[in-house]
This record gives sequence, C-alpha cells and structure tokens, in this order.
Amino acid sequence: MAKRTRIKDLLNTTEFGQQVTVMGWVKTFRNNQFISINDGSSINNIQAVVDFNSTDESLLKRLSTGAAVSVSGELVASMGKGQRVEIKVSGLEILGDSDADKFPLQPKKHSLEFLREIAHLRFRTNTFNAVFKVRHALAYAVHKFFNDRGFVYMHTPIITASDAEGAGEMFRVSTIDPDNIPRNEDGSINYKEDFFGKATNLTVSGQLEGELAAMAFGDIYTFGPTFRAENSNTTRHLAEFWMIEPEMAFYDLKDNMDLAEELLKYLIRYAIDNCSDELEFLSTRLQEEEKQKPQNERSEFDLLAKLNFCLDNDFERLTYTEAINILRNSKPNQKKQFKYLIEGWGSDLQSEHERYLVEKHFKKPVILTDYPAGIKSFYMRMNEPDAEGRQTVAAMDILFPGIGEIVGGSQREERLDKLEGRMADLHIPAEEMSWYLDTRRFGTAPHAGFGLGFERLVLFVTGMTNIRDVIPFPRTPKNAEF
RNA sequence: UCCCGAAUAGCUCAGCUGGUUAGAGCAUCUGACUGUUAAUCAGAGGGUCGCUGGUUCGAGCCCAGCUUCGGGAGCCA
Repeated sequence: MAKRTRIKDLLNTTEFGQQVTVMGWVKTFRNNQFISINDGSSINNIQAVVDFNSTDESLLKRLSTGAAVSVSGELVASMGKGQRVEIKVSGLEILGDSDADKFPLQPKKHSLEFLREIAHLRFRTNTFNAVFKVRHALAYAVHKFFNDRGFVYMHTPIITASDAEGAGEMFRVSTIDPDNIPRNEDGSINYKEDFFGKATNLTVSGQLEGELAAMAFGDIYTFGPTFRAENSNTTRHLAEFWMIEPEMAFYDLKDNMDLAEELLKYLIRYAIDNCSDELEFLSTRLQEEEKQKPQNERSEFDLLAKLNFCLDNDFERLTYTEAINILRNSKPNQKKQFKYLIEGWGSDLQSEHERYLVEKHFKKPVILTDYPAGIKSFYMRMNEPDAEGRQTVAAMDILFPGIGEIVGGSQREERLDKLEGRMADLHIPAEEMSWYLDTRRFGTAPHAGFGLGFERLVLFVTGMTNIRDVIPFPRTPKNAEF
C-alpha cells in the first residue's frame, strides 16, 4: 500500500506544503466538503477538504460515518477555526464502505450500556479510544516500573491443579465429554481419564507460584489474566481480569506497602505524563456527566485534580484495630446509619465502612494493615498477639476512593511450623501443597507480595465507573460475547 | 446469589386515571446551502410497546412468571 502518515504526527507538524497520505475512518462528513478522519493514532481527528465540484458525486455519497478511506493531498494551514492543519484533497479512495443506515455508531452521543452491546465497534468512539490508550500506557508502565527496579517478569500457569489459595470459585478445565463422564465405582468423577489425569482449573492467582520464583530471583512480578467463577454482578468485578502480583524476598510488610504505594503513584504519574489528550478528554466527559447529577452527589474534584491529589499526598496507613476505633466513634455508627453497625473487634469491614474511611474521614487513599487472623488467608504471616491477646496477620489492603480495594497483600508466613499449623486449622491438605512448603523447608526467608487489580487501576485513572468499560471484551456472569 | 429499578422507532427518552390513528429529539433518506466543527434549513420514511400468560367490553399502561439490562449488597482484585 501507499505509505501513510499517522494523523497524530500530522496534527503536531509545522511543515506545511508537504504531500501526505492518511488512512482512517470517517467520523463525520460535513457541508459536502469536510471529512473528519480518525486513524486511532490520536483521539483527535484530521480534517480533509474535498472540492465537491471536481469530485464524482457518487464517491461523495460513500463518505458515510464509519467508512474506511485513504486520502492524499497537500497539508495546509486551515482556513477554519476549529483546527490548525488540514489536508487539501487531491486523491480520495474508499477502502471500505459503511452503510449509514446499518452502522450503529452515528455522530451523536451513545450510552455506555448500548456501546457495551456493540463492544466490537466501540473502539471507534472517542471515549473507548481514550480508555484503551490509557490501559495500554498503564500496562507498559507496569513492565517499565518493575524492569527498571530489577524485577523478573514471571509467567505463572493459567491452568492449575492447585485450589488452595481459596481466592474464589474456580472455572473447571476439562476435556471430559459431558455426555459420557467416566466414573469411579463410588460414582465420583474419574479425573484419571481427564486430559491432565487430575482435576484442573483456571488460575485465581499466581501468588503461590510467584513465591517459588521469588525464593530464587529475589524480586519477581506476574502480570496476566486471572479467573474467578464467582456470581458477582457489580461495577467492580469481572470473571476474567488482569492482575499484577509482585513477590519480594527479604521484604517485610512495611517494605511491601512502600513498594505498592510507589508503584501506584508511578503508574498514575506515567498516565498523566503520557496520555494528556486522553485524560483531558475523559476529564471533560466526566464533568459533563457530573452535571447531570444532583448537586450533592457531584464529586469535589475533576479527574486530573483527583489523580494529582493522589500523587501529592501520602496514603494514610493505619491498622485494622485503629480503623475499628475510628468507625465505632463515627457519626454514622453513633446515629446507626450504617447498615452493619460496628460492634466489636474481629468482623470484616463492609464496603460502607471502607467508603467512610476513604471518602469521608481521610479523603485520600488508605492502607489498612494487621487484620484479624480469622478473616484472612492461610499464607499470611502471624503477628505477635497484641496486649489484649488478639491474633492478627501482617496483611495490608489499599483502598481507593470510588473503587474500594485496589491492592491486597501481605507478608507471607515463612516459618514452616506456623504455616503447617495454620493449614491444618483451615483443613488445607498439606500433601498436595508439598511443593509450596518446600520453600519453607529449604532456605526459607522473610518475603512479601501483593496483588493489584489492573482493571480497577484503569477505572480509577480513566474515571470510568463500570469495570466492563475498561476491558475490551468483558466476561461477567451470563456474558461472554465476542 | 439477595434487594431495588428499568425494558416503547437505529439511539436517548415522553406517553395522564386503562379508551380513537403510539409521540419528540438525534440518527437515516431526499432536496437546498457551500469554510463546516456532533454544520444548518425544508421535507419524508421508520414501531410485533422485551417474551409468555392473565384481568378487562377494551392493555404500551394493571397482575403473574420468565429473559435481559442498570444500581446497590455479599465475595474479592
């Protein structure tokens, strides 16, 4: 094909008079002469001006929204007000027609719900152009952050026979014919006949395997898809999502928190520095949406101010016990406005409590630490019991405004006897986890790690409100289209 | 999975207490205009009122079930 120039480069150039070729998709065709073209390189379009007197009318008729075109001509300073440069068209070719009567994206505002139904075409909208550019930038920045710090990118398995992490319901992986299931004499399924010779699932976390690698490389991270078969129908949950899980030898809980906070700020900073057009668009979009809301529900900050606020302030760090005390004395608890009142120590915090701490009390990101052992996973390191004899673990959750839990992590239990004791209490079969326990048998060392939900980060940075709008093809209960 | 709400033109929505031929804006089509900015102006076409059943002389509207979507909760990242 003829060499094309990216629209992003042309919008920034000052070299008028050059002959250029642009290929992209028609956004609008106005006044029988102004084609607004987008090629995905920028959220902004370039204007191409055709001379309708010397152009075949049947060709002009085909310049409908969504059509793919190749346009060549001279790059000139625009006579109009809306743009700096434009192309004076001397050659126009329709690469692919788009029947305006059938193409669902028209030059008008569409609801996010409608666009979700046509996820295969929503990339062509300004909003999703911006969202997925930001998603890309953040993914790149994750690798850059860890690579620059000497971390090794570790690919942990997608298919796993381990179900001990207990992070959620799992999707079964099997080649067994559902119409002809091999059975044992007692009627149970004979997995020896299955592809792997045992029951297997899609991974819910690469953490356990990550720990194995960390005990050799020191600092590693994973960044891959994760699967949870929970019947969760919320704006913050997906059945298939991407998670970043660093695991570091010789880290304690404080080192862990420091790294997590540094990572989050780095990623936000990277998006601000590299996606200014996209974030500006998303910020404006959000402000227009806010105007539809009643005054008392509007947020105080615009998107960029919110992101900058996160960068300029230390995350608030406090223990679960301190949080309980704040919540117990809070107005909504005293006035019994919480649906779940804070009674005593030991029960898990509900999202209304987390929201109160983050959005009302501290008004910034919060790191909660040292949760009661009873509500946390087996691999988290036991703290010394407190003055009142209460048992906590070295866990930490980072809570973000509007998102809730964005990071969950802990210092891991490196002491074999304690870990085995905990597994026995929780009825986790030690034989099947022998490979995991080997790290504690041979050269065990203090280590820590966390999981960062990638889509939740993209939600926060883009200001979108539904997690289905920050992953190209969302998988949720009853939905696996495309 | 639980609670609440919604489903009417391609899209966004209105539709009164159940009553004649179901409306608007945008989009689309036709024409006009020709430096427009989601162009503008004039006109036209476009509907199985989510599905199934019920109540009624009569249902877009009332009732029941189902489906899908949205918001919240739980689970979590």
